[in-house]
Amino acid sequence: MATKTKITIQDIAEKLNITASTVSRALNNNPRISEDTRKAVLKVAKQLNYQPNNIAAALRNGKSHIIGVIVPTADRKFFASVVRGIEEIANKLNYKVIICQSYDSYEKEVQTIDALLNARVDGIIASIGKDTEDFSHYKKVLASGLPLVLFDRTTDQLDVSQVGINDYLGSYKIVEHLIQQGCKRIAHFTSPKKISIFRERLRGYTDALLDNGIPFDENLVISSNLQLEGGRQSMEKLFEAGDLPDAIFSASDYGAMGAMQVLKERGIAIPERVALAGFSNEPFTSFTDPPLTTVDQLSLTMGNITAELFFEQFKIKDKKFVPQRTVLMPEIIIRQSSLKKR
Amino acid sequence: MATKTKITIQDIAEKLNITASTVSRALNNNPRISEDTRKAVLKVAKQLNYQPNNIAAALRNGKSHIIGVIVPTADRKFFASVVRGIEEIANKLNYKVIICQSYDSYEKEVQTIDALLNARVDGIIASIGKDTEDFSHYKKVLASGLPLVLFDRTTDQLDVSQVGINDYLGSYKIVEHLIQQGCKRIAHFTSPKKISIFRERLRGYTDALLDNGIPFDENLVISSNLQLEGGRQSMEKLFEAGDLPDAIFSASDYGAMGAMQVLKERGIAIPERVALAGFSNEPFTSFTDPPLTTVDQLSLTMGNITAELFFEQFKIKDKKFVPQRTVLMPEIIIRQSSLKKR
DNA sequence: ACACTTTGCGCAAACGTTTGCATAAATATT
DNA sequence: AATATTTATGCAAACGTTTGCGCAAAGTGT
Repeated sequence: MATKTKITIQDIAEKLNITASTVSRALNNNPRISEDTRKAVLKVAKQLNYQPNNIAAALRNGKSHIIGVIVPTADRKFFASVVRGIEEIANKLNYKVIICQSYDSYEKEVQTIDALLNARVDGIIASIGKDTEDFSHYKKVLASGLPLVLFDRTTDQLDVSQVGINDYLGSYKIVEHLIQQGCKRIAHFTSPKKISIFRERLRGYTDALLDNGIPFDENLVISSNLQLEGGRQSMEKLFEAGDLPDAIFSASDYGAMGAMQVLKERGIAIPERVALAGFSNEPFTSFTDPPLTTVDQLSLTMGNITAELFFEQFKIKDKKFVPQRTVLMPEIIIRQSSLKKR
Repeated sequence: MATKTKITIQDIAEKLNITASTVSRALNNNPRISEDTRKAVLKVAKQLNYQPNNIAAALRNGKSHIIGVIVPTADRKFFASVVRGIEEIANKLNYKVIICQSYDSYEKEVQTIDALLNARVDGIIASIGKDTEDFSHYKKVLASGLPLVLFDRTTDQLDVSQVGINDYLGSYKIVEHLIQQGCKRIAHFTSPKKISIFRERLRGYTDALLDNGIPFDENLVISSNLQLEGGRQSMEKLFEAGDLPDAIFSASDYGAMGAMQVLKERGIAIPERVALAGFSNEPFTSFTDPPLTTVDQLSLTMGNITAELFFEQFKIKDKKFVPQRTVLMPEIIIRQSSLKKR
């Protein structure tokens, strides 16, 4: 027999001839309640199969114990892992997570923020959409006094805590690795998007070259959408230009994969003739042939840290909180696609 | 100047010298409100930057406009895509989604259900954990009168709507395909887990063989955890047994990948000497060399349909709802790993 | 001009908790 | 024994909406 009508603390109270206040306090372990009544309340609660109504509590307390997480898309491994990292921490602290996807659309991002605000989340964790250039919707969050933490896709225009990885150094280290392998003409696949991560990767590439006495050649920097097809096209362009480079560093694994396909189709040996490296450590990179050298972004860790930063800010509440920026050091994963020397 | 104190419909009402009821009705497009006041209310609402308090509304209405989704893990592409499919539909109908992960733990699954119940979600969509054998927590959901829909990992023990794919036929068709390619001794990698999807795939494999006059040989069925390492070990076992089969159908892509690695290390030609097929259409399968033949599970579609089923049930409300079972027909994706004939 | 319907809005209760204040009983202090 | 303190509980308001009911004003039909 299921309880047809939802049972409340009132029901418990009546059964015990006490008031709802006492029941509430008993359930919340308020010290001003005697052990006896607490026991009794707990017993009846179990017996009636009482389910607390968090909504009522949330209304009363002004806290929903829910935090909103905005990601461009949830079905990319990187974001899925970050979300998982966030959830690990949040659940431990008894918070639930609402995941929203912006699909990299500015419109959707704005709507989502409004929706989360209306849902009265206790704070927001977000990765900014690719096309977002105006940040007033995020400022609205801050204005409501809610904690906001950004990860991965960060910005200088918002004075909030952020955690990202050092794209510059990841890029720098991987190019340096290619140079150590004896590569002299290293091409770079990048994106025309003005998003900072690609600019940083380009900068790392450039600096690594210069620091090692290799001249920068703008003809070796190819722009595309960095998807598989973009990588293929970029590779074709390099062939058309003649004088094949001896290494390619793509700012995305998909781009590198496109290059690998074209190279293999043309019978070019990887890594002997052309070494290859990508960025992101997508799950597929360990399964390609040869396995692809790449940069791991520590997604799970990023999620953990982001959440920790969030809750830290959470605790401090009223006192003026000083936003913190955490920059993770990416790990380069060296696999056979770049190992010219054994 | 951000509005320091949250503004409510009361504030709007005062400013216009009307009551909160009128404001509420105006905002909800109640026809009993004149166009003039509606306009005025909307204007002031915008001007004051009013954010509706969904929690208050949820308390009053008994509807939170949030639905809970439970998946074993959010960072596997398949589940991430299903969730995305669910969200597409849900958001369209103005519902938000809370994603919870059970990590395939029974304990966690039970806790999660309780948490969602307390959060007063309007319904639950779930994929059952691997180890779950008792379903009383799900029955609790039904007892509270909340809609419940299951996907992928389904069960006969609950009388609810479910949507899955026809693992049997996916398996059957892919084995048939291998046979058409001329394979006569086809090995199968499976899991010892008692979870029905693997049983079904094994059944499809067996039936396809028998229907095509190929005797079933239990020595060709190898059990493992179906991860990469499991696939490698299973492959090694086949080598040890001598008399290599001419095809391998793994119930998971990772298992197939493990086999591919070992085969390549031993210089066995794929697909000429041994054809290979997996299951799930993991993202990496198109990037292996050779690309892996596999079965696509239509994850996005599954999410869409699950959500539609959910909301259908939602609408009907009180009338007795008859649970529906939808079985999607998986698509076999034929790639080079199984193409012996050109 | 009368009765009747429609239109537009206000009143007040309700949703289920939590909590400051009050109070009675029990205990401690002098 | 009288007063002060502690302990355990009750009272009632509050959180911000929504909505049934009621009522006056405006509109309709005869």
